[in-house]
Order: sequence, then structure tokens, then C-alpha cells
Amino acid sequence: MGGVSTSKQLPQPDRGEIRVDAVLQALGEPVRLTIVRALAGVPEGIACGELELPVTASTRAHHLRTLREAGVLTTRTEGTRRISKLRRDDLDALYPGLLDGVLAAKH
Amino acid sequence: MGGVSTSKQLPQPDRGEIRVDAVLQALGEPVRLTIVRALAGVPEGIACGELELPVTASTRAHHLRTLREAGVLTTRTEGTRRISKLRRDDLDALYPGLLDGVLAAKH
DNA sequence: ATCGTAGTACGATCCTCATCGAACTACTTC
DNA sequence: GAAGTAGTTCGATGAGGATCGTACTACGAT
Repeated sequence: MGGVSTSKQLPQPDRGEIRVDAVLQALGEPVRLTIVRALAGVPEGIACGELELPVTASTRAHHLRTLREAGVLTTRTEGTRRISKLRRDDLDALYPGLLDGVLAAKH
Repeated sequence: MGGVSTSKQLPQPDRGEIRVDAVLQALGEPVRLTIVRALAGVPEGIACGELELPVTASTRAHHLRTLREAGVLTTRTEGTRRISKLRRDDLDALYPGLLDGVLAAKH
């Protein structure tokens, strides 16, 4: 087939639409916090399948959707893969220090 | 009676026992976030009754307990009143920037 | 002791949400 | 097209928790 590399951005809130309630609620769930910690170490993003989590694929998809709709991460479709990465710039601009503070936590 | 002013500290986790999951989950609830915002402006603490919230007294007590057990605030009994204040020092030490980031949020 | 005030504890109800399995979509390869 | 792979969506289930009213405790004042 043609060398057209499809790449679509999944729906997500603009920076101005992000609500701190939603962000905190999204981060306040162990599995999702694990995802955020994993993404924090890989600026270029991670495919869903690479994430090692103690839940099934459908639950993982659910958590990624929750994080995306809260404005915590962004997801881009590349072929059959979906690459997610943290919206560091937006979060740091809206809530300076929040993400770093969370990631500084030992346990 | 004698001029003995009773003053008791309600049970709360030590700094080392505070878990980031619990803190984020506690903050990720609109009413509780309102409480935290109110406390942030009054370093000396606020009595439960002073808080103006769209919930009944029992629900307010429930949220204050949740915040206390998560390590977000501390409560001291003074006579018949219970004064709550943010555990700023502990939170800033554990998660530097987190609280400030949350409080920086516009809405 | 009695009453009033401040706040908590308990039990019930209702709603949100984390989880799973199964069915489905989208892309790639053969 | 058929098969395979990556990931989502849907429906059901079960657990957690936000809320309320009522009963209760603790302290202060009369």
C-alpha cells in the first residue's frame, strides 16, 4: 500500500478546559498513578501494550481514557499502535509543581 | 472549675505513613478540595462550623475525617470546638510543589 | 442537674467507578 | 479476502464512598 502513515490525535480537553478536580481524581487511583509514573520516564511516549499492569487490556484502556479525558495525557494513533505521553507542559503551566510533587513521592 | 484548657490531637498518620495515593484521592473530591482551599488561607486553622459548605454537618465531618486520615490536615480539640489546619510542612516535605500547584488552579 | 451547642458515629440509601469477558473496530500482512 | 494483532467499547457485576437523618458524646453555661 501507499506509504501514508496515518496519525490521529484522540479527543482531549484543551488546556483551558482542564479542571483540577478531574486531574486529582484521575491521579488518585493506584493503577493510573502507576501509568503516570511510567510515562514520566519516557518523554516520547509509550504504547498501551508496553505498560505492565496487573489488570486486563480493557481495564487498561479504561484508565487511559480517564487520564486522557482529564487532560493528564495525550494519545496519538500510529498505525495500529496508540502512543500515550504526559501533557507535562499543560499541567506544569496550570498547576506548577503539582506533577513534580507527585512524582517525588517515594511510595 | 479549674482553668484547665483541654486540647487533644485527633489521630492522624505520621509524616512517614502518608501515602500519595490517599492524598490525591482525598483532594480529588470537590467538597474536600473546597475545604483545603479554605484552610489554605487561614494558617491558624478553622473550626468545622465556620466552613460554609453545601452539605450537612455529618457529611462535613466525614470529609474532614477523610482528609485527616489521609494526612492532609490536622485537627485539635479546643473545648467544644475542633480546629483543623493544613499539614503544609509535611505535605511540602513529602511532595514539594504539589499543594502550591493545586492551590494555583483558577477553578 | 439541666439545657444548649459543637461535632461525631451509625445505619441506610444511592451513585459512581474499577474490573472483567466478549464482541467489535482499525490496521497490517499474507 | 482471510487471518492476525492492537486496542476499544459494551454490558454486567461488585466494591467503595458521598450523602442524609438520627442518635450519641463532649464541653460549657445556668
